[in-house]
Amino acid sequence: MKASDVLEEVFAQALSSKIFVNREVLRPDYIPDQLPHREEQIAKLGSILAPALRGYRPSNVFIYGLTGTGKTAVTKFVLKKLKSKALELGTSIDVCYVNTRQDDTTYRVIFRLAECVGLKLPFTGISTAEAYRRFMKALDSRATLMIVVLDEIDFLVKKHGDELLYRLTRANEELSLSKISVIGITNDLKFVDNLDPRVRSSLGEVELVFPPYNASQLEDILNDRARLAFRPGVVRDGVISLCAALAAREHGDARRALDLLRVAGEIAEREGADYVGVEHVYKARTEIEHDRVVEVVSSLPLHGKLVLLAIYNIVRSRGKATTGEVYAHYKSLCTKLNIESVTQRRVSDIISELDMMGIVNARVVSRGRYGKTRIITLAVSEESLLTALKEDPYVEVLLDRSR
DNA sequence: CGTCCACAGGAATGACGGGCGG
DNA sequence: CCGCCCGTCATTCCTGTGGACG
Repeated sequence: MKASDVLEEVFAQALSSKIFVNREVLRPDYIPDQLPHREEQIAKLGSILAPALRGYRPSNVFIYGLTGTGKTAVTKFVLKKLKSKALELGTSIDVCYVNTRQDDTTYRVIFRLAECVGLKLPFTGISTAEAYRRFMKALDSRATLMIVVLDEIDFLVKKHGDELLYRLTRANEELSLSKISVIGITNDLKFVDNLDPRVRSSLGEVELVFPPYNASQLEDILNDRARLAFRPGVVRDGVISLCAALAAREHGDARRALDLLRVAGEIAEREGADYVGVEHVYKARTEIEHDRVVEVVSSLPLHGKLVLLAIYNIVRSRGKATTGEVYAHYKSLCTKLNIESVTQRRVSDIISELDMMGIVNARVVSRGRYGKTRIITLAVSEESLLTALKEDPYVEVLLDRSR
């Protein structure tokens, strides 16, 4: 899109909307100029990377913290500043940011890295090893310092192992004119444990931890953004603090807080209101949850949905369910559909998976003489679950019959 | 106070489909 | 393009266990 088109759109939106001036600043990928309560991390990352300005290779950095704690924002922010400073000083630094959830194969990561040093690799046709070789050659001939950011690095490693990581952290031995530093970002704290110890030690030359935000810190963040996003005066009292409080309950996730605020604004706009009130925030919360449930459930395999339906039916009549009850009910559902059922062992795992996805709560309890089981309750609203389940044709059949 | 229920959940293994490397 | 490998879903067999009941 051309710059003038972008502007045109922003103007059109600002003129038409009674609520927003610029809703983009509430999106998760927006990098603000101010990052409240991350001064410490900014300073630390800055000091780690500063040697780059004098042409020295900075230490590799390993960054971890839960989702929505500002890891990506801080990293992008610092690197942007670093790059412009380098430009000022006449030094060259190549920065390459790769999100390995999006580019989730070794080849695609190398493809991106090559792009950053001005090398265009074919989409397909050459082996990963060859791609790597060409990238290294191009990088070295450029005589530069490259800083590679691998975001959500756990995805790449879980799918394809730490091979690439290992090579990148040791790449300096192969390079004579260029140098390379790696910044790895993850929100999986256990991830570090199943890394090759050699990779761990070289990538973790320096580690940076991002603690979760508390409610009042989230409020500061939201206030900053709300000022840019909304027309003056449309956000009612208590809206910001409610968003902050709700997100603080979810391990201080700033992304969640911003989502709540943005969706609340969108709902207000859809309703034709000229303000954003706390009621819009509550609606936003249910809408976000609803969307999440629909998304998660729709991607579930058939037996997962059937187990979930069994849980739903039992919970609706009894309030809670046990593994045995669920399995019996699930089997009867399979009989009705005339399909084969899986074993109880498997159902047990499916229940664990549903628990981890936050669709149900499953707590292991011992009922003494009456054995040990899981007590299962729903973690989401019945309505969301029902609409999500209805989308599956098989489940649809079962629901119609029970009418 | 020992039993024994009703499962939890680990380990080994297999079918199957899709994607990678050569 | 083809074989191979890997992730996913599933089975089989198994050992482990908190606490009410007798």
